[in-house]
Amino acid sequence: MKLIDPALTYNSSQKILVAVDCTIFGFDSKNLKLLLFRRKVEPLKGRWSLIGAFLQNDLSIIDGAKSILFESTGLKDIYLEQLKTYGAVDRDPVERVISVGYYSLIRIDDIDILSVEDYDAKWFNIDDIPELILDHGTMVSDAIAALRIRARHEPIGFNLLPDYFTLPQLQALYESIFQSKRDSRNFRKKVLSLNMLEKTDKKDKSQSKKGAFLYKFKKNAKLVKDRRDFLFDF
Amino acid sequence: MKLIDPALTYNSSQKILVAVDCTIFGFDSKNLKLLLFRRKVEPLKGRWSLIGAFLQNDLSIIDGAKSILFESTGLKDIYLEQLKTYGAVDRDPVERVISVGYYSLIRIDDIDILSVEDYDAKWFNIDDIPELILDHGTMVSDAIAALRIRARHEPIGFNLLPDYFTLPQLQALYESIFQSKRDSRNFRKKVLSLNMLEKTDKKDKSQSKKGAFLYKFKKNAKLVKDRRDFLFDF
DNA sequence: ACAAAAGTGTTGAGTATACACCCATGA
DNA sequence: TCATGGGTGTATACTCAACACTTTTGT
Repeated sequence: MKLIDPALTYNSSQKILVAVDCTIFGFDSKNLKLLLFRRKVEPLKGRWSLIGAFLQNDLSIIDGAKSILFESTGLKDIYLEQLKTYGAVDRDPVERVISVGYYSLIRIDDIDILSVEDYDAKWFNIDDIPELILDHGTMVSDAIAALRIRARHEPIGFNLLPDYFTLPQLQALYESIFQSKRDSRNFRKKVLSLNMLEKTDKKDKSQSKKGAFLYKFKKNAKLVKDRRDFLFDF
Repeated sequence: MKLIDPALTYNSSQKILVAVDCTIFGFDSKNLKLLLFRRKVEPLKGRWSLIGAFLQNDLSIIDGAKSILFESTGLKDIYLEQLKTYGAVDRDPVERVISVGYYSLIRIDDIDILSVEDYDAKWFNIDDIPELILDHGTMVSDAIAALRIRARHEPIGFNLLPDYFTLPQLQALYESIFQSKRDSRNFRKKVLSLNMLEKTDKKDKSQSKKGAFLYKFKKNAKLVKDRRDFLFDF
């Protein structure tokens, strides 16, 4: 059967259930984490899954994603990126559903604990994710891969940190995003050379007796984006 | 209204029309081009648009995209990437339609001209795109941006070239993808250092009297992907 | 012989990496 | 005073960017 066929127009085409599923990243000063939820409906009720919902006709997809995040965490205006749309015919055992995947970065301590507990949710380390329903495991792997790529090109890491943070915290964040160690001298040199951070005169003493200076992210930092220094950048 | 609500499950949720739209890139040895089609159905019949169709219930999204490409160009097994899903409530004037965008790279000379002419299609330079229906103009800008990013990380340019090509051709391709000139000495040095190309002893004399050596892409070329040399690569 | 495109090396600057010790503080 | 994490500098290797002339050959 031909798909491109003037006869197959609006009212002769099939409609499909559309879901929006959201991978929520957080950072607890040690590890990159994922917020997972126990599924509330049959089938597979009680199993771990991403948070999601069916998209209603009067909401744009992005607004659907924002609502889901707000309803599950109590947060607004958080970092949100569309990831990919998943459309295998049999990805849902009940009926055909396509799902638009998003990922978001939140500051763990901002989160509204009560609303999270309502939803029977839990933070998991990204290297210790339980089995997830449907293709949510794939979505999570894709989200982690997308986060890594984007974190190398844009300073999105700051969306995972509190307003004031220390350089050792920032380093731990990048180490846990990329799952590999950095040299602290080189790390500090590079980060500071980007002129995105503002040093304060306050210290955070929760991690050491000496204390580490707190920094904040300069919102209007202009980023040097015109470098062409990558692998296939002929 | 709450989206996340156990009462809002499969049979109580609204279904939505889902379209798949495809941005088709080609390269004619001089310029990066886009294949656009005259819309066959009302409303906006006859206006330029991407090629697309409504997704049927028994096809995965990617298979829908492949079918559309096959029906419009006669080509199978071509490079195809999911771009983004477009979901504004009023993006289609007739009724709610969400559209999954794809982009594909084809070898212009492979294309089945007859099937293209059936569809009333035309190649446009990417710096000279006409006004497109709906949000297809946005899709095209997004596709060009995505192509540029991906072309810097993976050797996808070869999907736009014939099996045998010259280095000046390859350089022209990258120049037209990025819309900026390269130094031929630096370009050749860098390309050849990647060990992805196999030189043949044949020459292409269509562009000059001297002729340029033909190369082919090594399919099993292992790419050095472990460099960490980018802007936010802390 | 000449026009037109193909092909070729070197140098300087900037950036990444490797590496080890002193500092400040609370217990 | 000592254990713990915070903070600092230098030398080497590498990669990018800038730059101009010679070669080939058909007409």
